[in-house]
Amino acid sequence: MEKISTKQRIIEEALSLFSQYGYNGTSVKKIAEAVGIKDSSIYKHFNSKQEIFNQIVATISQRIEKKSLEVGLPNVENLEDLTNYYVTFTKDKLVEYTRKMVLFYLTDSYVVQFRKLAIREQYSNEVIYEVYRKYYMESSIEFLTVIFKGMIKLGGLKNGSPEIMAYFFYSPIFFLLNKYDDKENEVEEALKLLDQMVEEFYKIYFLCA
Amino acid sequence: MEKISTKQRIIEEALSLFSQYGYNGTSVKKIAEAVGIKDSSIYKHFNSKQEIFNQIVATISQRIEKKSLEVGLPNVENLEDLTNYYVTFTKDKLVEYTRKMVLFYLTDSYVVQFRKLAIREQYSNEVIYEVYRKYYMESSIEFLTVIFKGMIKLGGLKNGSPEIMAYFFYSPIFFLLNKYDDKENEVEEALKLLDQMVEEFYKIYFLCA
DNA sequence: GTCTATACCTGGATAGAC
DNA sequence: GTCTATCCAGGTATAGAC
Repeated sequence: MEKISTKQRIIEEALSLFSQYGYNGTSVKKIAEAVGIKDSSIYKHFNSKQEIFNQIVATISQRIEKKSLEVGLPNVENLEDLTNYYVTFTKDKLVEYTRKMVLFYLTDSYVVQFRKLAIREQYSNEVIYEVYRKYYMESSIEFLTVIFKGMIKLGGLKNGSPEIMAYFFYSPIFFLLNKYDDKENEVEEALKLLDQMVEEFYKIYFLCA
Repeated sequence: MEKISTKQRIIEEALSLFSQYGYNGTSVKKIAEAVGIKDSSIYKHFNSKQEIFNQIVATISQRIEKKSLEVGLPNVENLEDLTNYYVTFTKDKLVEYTRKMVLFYLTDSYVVQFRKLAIREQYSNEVIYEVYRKYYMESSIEFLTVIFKGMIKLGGLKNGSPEIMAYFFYSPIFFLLNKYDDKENEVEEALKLLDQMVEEFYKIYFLCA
């Protein structure tokens, strides 16, 4: 149906504009213009500008998680069931996992835009503050901590604090995400640096070759 | 003189509001209200709202660098003259340097507010985009790379890429800065984590005890 | 479900009295 | 250098024709 399509297009254009100019820097007129309709028509699909924003925030989590699964990343919700993950977490797996994750976060336009929007509005919107921190800080650290804990138990990793290891592994990724999020033509450079850092992490913490 | 004081107060209140609600989310009326004058009076001190913003950006760099020197951090401008730094960079020095730096970045209200403003507006303002990247990404990596390069030469550090080491050292700091920037009562927790990570870095890369 | 027209408000900025 | 008054542009949102 065309109805759903228009509503969807409004969300997409709004996300694009919000991420670039912020919520307050984007007028309903501009969103309508980008969609190709008049601003008053927007209100047949949404009751207010705020509702567009809320819809974006509410649905994007699902999109990220769905896409994450497609790409092959684990579901962050049930961290208990990760046995088959850390059993097979060799160096190659680690490199592959990191590359997939960073490529996804750095090149999927939806995710990139949402991240910018989240970074922008985190201090003036509680919901987006929580979502941003969950997806880009807490969940990755939690996931890696579980992985590393399991690998230590199985003897694949050196002894030590799995949490600290998680910080050492994820922080450079987070840093590169922030550094290269607006430099699409330098993604290759970011990935190269990343490979070096994963290699270094491997040399430091992995026990077998 | 009272004149300077009012202008200064406008800048302070504007920075506070900008960092919380963003440039577009802050009206001249609200700034004036916070200062305790009428909005029209603002224009006796500044020609436009944009000029207030520009003044903040233009002067804050000096403030950060001045404060940095007070705290004992090195001047980032002349990285060549760092001999006396890396000669004396023992473990304690490293811990002390890190703590000072993070405490400064995490508790100095000016710096905290400016960082939030910079994060917020980086995608819609070129100048602040450059400033933010310089102060929170590039300069730290450059500084640490020089330090570590010198320490390797002097035999205090393991052989390896000083740049990768710099990333491993600074990325967790950057991560914690982002994670705890809105949680003033959890700064202690952040510092504890930090000490652990510096300790870990020391164990990995330092050669002597 | 899109349009035109319009109501209403807020925001940035100026003029001029004190 | 602060105030009141005012202007104008642009923003959100609604009403009603098609």
